[in-house]
Amino acid sequence: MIDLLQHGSPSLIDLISDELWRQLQAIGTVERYQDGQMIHLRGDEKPGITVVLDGRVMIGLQGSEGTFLTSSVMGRGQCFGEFTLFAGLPRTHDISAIGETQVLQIKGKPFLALFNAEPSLSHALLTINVYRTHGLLEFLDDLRRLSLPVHVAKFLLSMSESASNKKEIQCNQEVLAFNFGVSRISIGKALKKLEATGLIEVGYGKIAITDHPQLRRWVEQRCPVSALRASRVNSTSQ
Amino acid sequence: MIDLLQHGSPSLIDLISDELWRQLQAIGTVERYQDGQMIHLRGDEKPGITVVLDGRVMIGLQGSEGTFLTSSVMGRGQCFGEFTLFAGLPRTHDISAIGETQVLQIKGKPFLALFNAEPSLSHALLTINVYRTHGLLEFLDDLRRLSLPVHVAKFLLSMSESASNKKEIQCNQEVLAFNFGVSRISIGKALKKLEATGLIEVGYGKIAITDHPQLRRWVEQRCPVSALRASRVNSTSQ
DNA sequence: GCTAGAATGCAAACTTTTATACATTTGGGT
DNA sequence: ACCCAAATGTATAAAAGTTTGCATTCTAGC
Repeated sequence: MIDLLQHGSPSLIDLISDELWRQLQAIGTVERYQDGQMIHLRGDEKPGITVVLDGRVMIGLQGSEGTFLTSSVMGRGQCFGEFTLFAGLPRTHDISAIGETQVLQIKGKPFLALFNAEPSLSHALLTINVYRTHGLLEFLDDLRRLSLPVHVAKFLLSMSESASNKKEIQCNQEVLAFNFGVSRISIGKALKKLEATGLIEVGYGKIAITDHPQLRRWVEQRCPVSALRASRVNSTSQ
Repeated sequence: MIDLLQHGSPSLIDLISDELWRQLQAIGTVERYQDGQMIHLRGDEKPGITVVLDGRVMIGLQGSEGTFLTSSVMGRGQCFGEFTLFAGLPRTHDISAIGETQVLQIKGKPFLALFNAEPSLSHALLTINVYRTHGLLEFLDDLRRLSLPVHVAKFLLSMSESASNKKEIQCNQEVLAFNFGVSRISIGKALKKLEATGLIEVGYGKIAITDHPQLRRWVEQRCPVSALRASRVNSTSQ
């Protein structure tokens, strides 16, 4: 799934110990949602952290014309809501369930209590957020520096790393287009250009990377910055 | 000063107690740099946090053609380097001094020790980083949704809030252009358009907002999302 | 296997943005 | 007060991206 916030950033569950994860579950409540049901609305005042247990959630904004515009889709282990706790502001996005979804809802006060007592929790949260900041900054940089085909290629590489199937990325061109802020036609043209190099194959609702290392080299040659940045590594090192 | 990372996000010194700030100073070392001197190089392995004490630092990337492209400029109280600590990766940016500059350099190990002992420090760091993530996400959203004049107007409003002089923003069109990823000519046109409404005045290396509330209303009318998001508030609430 | 709906491909007219080049204006420094 | 480098304004051709409309292809579900 195409994503600006999630891609490259590790999941909360992966970052914390089993014991700490049990403690989090103890202070939270499990909630179930049906496909399309709203979990939070932009403007909600109640602070709290939410962790996706099962299914997926869509994070986005309701445009005034009635169209919903997605910013991110999160799956198991991903968390959100830090902004309500640490900035003390209402929800900035609408959040709804995709398919049958279960989330762990943790209220602000108990979460902060655990946060204050457990440095490993704050360490994990910080890790997630520096990855997000960094990923966004890099995307924005690329947006300014790279031509659309190169930027798309780089994004596909990065997506494929966090995908379940490294060879194939599940996404349609419409979604890709929105993420890059261009029209579907422009994305289509960029993909055609990439396909012409033989390094990817454009399918129906999916894109296959036929030659991963070669595509990486192709992108590196066209990046004004010296090299592609390292991808995620174990982040518990100090 | 135009900025994607800093604008809207609070400073570390403001977020922590005087006592904690003294402790940080105790475990760090003060370093002095002359104008243009490099503080960190992309690729540096040593993890650590840096806090600007005096002067300003420029965060950016050396393009392969020899041009330096700025991502952010930070002043007193701002900190950076979290990525080296919490992602365990080398520096992703080059950092150099603007004018005579003093920074507090804190090595990874002692910083993490204090981080683990002082929840208020992790709270502050998290606050800074959720603001950064949020600011970037919003900027990216606007990039996709708003026309250039509207986006520029919104950015100017947001800049003016964190500026010393609320009426006047010090920045030339070249820098603005790079931040938006467009040419200087496009920014010039967008500014002309805004000037034609009478809400701003374009000067030499500066832009004045003549009617703040009116400009805010003008932007709100052109935002597809219901309203401008709230600006920074005291972030120590839970 | 059919079929409907979703996704993609494509073409032409149009708008926007860019690059380039040059004129003009500004304001700090001497 | 003058000078000059920096910043801004403008014009034009070329490139890139958008819109619209429709044809084509794919695939899940019956």
